Amino acid sequence: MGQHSCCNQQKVKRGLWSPEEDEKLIRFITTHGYGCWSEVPEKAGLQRCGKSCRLRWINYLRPDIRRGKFTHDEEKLIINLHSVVGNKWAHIASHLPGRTDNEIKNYWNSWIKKKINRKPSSTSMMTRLTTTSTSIDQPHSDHGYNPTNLSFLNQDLCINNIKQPNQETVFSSPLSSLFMLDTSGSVLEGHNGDCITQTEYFNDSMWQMNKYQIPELPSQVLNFASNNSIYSGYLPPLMENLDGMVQGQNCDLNNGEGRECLIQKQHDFNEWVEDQTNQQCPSYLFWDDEHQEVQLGGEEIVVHSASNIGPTLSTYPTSL
DNA sequence: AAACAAGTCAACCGCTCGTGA
DNA sequence: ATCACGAGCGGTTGACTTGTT
Repeated sequence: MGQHSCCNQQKVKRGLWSPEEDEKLIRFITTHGYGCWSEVPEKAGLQRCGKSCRLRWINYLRPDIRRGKFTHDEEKLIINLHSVVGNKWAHIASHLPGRTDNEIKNYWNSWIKKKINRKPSSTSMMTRLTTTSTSIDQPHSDHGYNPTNLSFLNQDLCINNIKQPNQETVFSSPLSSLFMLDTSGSVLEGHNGDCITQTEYFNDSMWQMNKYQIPELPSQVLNFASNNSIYSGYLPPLMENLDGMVQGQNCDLNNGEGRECLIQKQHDFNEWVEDQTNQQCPSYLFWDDEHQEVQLGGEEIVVHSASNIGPTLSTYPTSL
């Protein structure tokens, strides 16, 4: 399975493309178009399989390919899109004209590798909850954002300037299940001017709303958070599912007022996302769903629990 | 200058999905 | 309904480049 008939041929060449091969492919595609890729190699006089030709064209030879470093805006867009769709590179690429899924994927992977390799700091620990069983590269959900099966959404919030433009709006959303814990207590003390403090975050109304989506959040996790001066932040809801999210809450999308409410939320969230994605966040905390334990910067913190923390959520990169 | 490590990126592999017979 | 096939996607590999010691 997976192996195309055209790729079974003994004579097909593999490896890097020579300039001559590129030229042949470009000449053929520009004059004939590609139609059926499996027929391209033969017609173009190439000893490659159609799949290889397709890949070469799409990822490298296409005239509208944009090469070079990603711009700041592109990076931000990738981050935001990835937070929404996960590793759907083709989907992300479709929002970045001239960029290929392969390029974005490579970029992301090398970027993430850096993050993973970065040693956690003892004085400044950001927290990320996720299931290690599915790794940080998993999308938030296989089925999109369904508030009922989301429990945690990992996102690194920066220690400095954790400024939430509109807490009321934010926490009134069912997607307030998007949730994280932050262990940066010691740092916070010095920088909490703009931050939500632990107390503020865990006040009743906010916490009730989180509970709405995280009914089984293990108390051990909360205790851990409390004992370690953890406060939590949260990730803004996802724009593309906002309709579903706000409907039935305090926005009725069937009327103009509800629509206005939605637009306002989107505006707030967009601002917030933009703000957060500009920040630097140093390390992560992992929730290991399989072993039911929290891992902080590689250090295991046992949380005895039979929680029902839901499916994995994805990464939210920390800095640009 | 040489050796090694780390990073980058093109290409391949294996899989799923859509479509048509 | 089933099968075969091609297209497309995401994960992974490995060659090459760059940085560091």
